[in-house]
Amino acid sequence: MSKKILVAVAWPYVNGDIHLGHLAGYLLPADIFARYQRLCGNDVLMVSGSDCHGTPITVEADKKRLSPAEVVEEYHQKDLELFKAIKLDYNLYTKTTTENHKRVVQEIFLDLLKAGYIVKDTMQQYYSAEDQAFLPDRYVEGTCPHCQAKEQRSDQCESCGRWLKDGELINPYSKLTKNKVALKATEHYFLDLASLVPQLQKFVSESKGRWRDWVYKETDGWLKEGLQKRAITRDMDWAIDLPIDEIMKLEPEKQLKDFQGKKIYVWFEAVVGYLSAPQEWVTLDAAKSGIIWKKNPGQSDKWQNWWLNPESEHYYFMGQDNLVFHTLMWPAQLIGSGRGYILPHNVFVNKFMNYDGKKFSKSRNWTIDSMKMVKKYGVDATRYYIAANLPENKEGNFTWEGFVAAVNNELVANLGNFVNRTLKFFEVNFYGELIAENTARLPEIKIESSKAFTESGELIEKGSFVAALEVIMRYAAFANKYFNDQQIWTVIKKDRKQAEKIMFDLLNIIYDLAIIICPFLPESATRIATMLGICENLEEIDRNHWQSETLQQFKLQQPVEILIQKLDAKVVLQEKED
RNA sequence: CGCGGGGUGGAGCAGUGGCAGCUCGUCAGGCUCAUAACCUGAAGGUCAGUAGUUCGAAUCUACUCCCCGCAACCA
Repeated sequence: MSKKILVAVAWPYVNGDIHLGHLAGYLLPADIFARYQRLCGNDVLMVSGSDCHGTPITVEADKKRLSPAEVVEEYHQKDLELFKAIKLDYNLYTKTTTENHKRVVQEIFLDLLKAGYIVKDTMQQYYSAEDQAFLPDRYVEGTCPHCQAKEQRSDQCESCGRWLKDGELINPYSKLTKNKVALKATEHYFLDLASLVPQLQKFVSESKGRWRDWVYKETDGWLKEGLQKRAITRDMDWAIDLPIDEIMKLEPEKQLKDFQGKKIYVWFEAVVGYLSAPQEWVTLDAAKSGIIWKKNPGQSDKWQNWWLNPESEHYYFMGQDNLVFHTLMWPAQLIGSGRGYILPHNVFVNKFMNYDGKKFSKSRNWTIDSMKMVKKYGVDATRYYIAANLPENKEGNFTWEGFVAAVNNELVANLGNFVNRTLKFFEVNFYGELIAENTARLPEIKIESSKAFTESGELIEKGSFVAALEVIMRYAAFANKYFNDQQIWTVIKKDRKQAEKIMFDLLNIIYDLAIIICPFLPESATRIATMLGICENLEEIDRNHWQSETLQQFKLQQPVEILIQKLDAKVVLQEKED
């Protein structure tokens, strides 16, 4: 039965490079999950894109003396290249600056406004008369009223540690232009989360047991604390317009007094991408260049099959900073729209991945260039180490020592070596060709193989990717043991028939492995398939079940080559110097 | 007392009431088909601390100590 699965990957913010933390947090897990679901035969739609609006973009643009659109384009292109290099298999990777996205955002805004879930309120914001602009708190500095320290942020004094209330800061000024700022009343739209609490409570309690326990608890904690209304408009330029014409057709109490400079707040709008991207996807075709676009064979071309189909399941992937936006805010938006959109089935939130014990930080130059890493050490080596250390329940830690050890001692020594020793033996002693007479696999191997598929599949479905990878590696270890115990190198000298039987099982284990590692290590999977002539590109293989298949004949298509290169510790540890 | 997470052999983790497990590393032995890879065996933990509940606690309760995330327009 083919299920419609939406793999909704958080939209990376394009004011900086994507680093390993992003990959570990949500990008790689989403890809593993999507690849797995496709191999199961499900109709998977994996979408995401660049999150392009908001103050941090304009700040970065000012810094680089570029327009916001240019900054967005620069990082968007870089991200696309990285995703291709590390083999993230999106159906669509777009941007929040498209007309389509704007249309869908405005549509859901109007739905919520009409339904009464969007309300108006007035708040105090720092305003610079000279710049004619409102400023976010973090761009306002001044003197602390408690300890008189200068150059303190308007929200907290780092000198005495005290929190400051609006208006307490003495002589506030703009950090950007140094111009004077003052509090000024400004009217905004707010999402009235409080009035959606009953529906949210129902949604969250139904998700208990399915979501990771800590994700449920954290969300439940927010609900218990009580949800406040949350501003969904800002005074700024680089954002999506309000549908003012449509709003003016509504009753006056739904209209702002002054729409001048009011735009949609980025948090409200970026998540709508999950809904807008599938709508964009169905209108595109393969000829479109400059974006990642892909349609799988036999895939539905109706976005409604994912969004309005009660049988469809939606899986979200994000870092922990995004948790409530996906467990509460976005569901609130979907429920409030009243259109019957499908709510998240599971929300796979990861903690952060540290680098040598410290948070990745662009400003402190504490980061790893993922692109360089992939090019230098290979996609699968990189993917393996990240996947084996995903911060699913607690923070993870990236170290170069760990990278070398994991790749050399686990990936190369176990999986890589098994494939290599088997194929080499096949090449030398069987001239790379085998047609099995007896087509049954050894029962003990069938059991192990089936266990590996079943267990890893169950773990992937509930988001335990680290554990799933462990199951897979244990199957590879079993394979090594089998090779060892059978002593095929001795048997072949006395009993060729028996050696053929052993080789038949060994080769089928390799076929199993190619399939089962594909979600994690797509490049290696394809190389195995190519060497053995199973298919051209294993990533495109048409399967509809996560189980073992038995092939009757094998023929090497090319000389056997090393599957995964061993890393040179000396070279890798050099990275620490940079 | 803001919300939430974590502290388990050298490293990274699993384990929510019943003899403490996994991967890697270490040590010893075996094999030689293989990328000095593979296989077997061993050593190594008073499960942060204290008090309690229980026939029985890493697992439940209370308190203490340490680390971390969110709480601020960093979406």
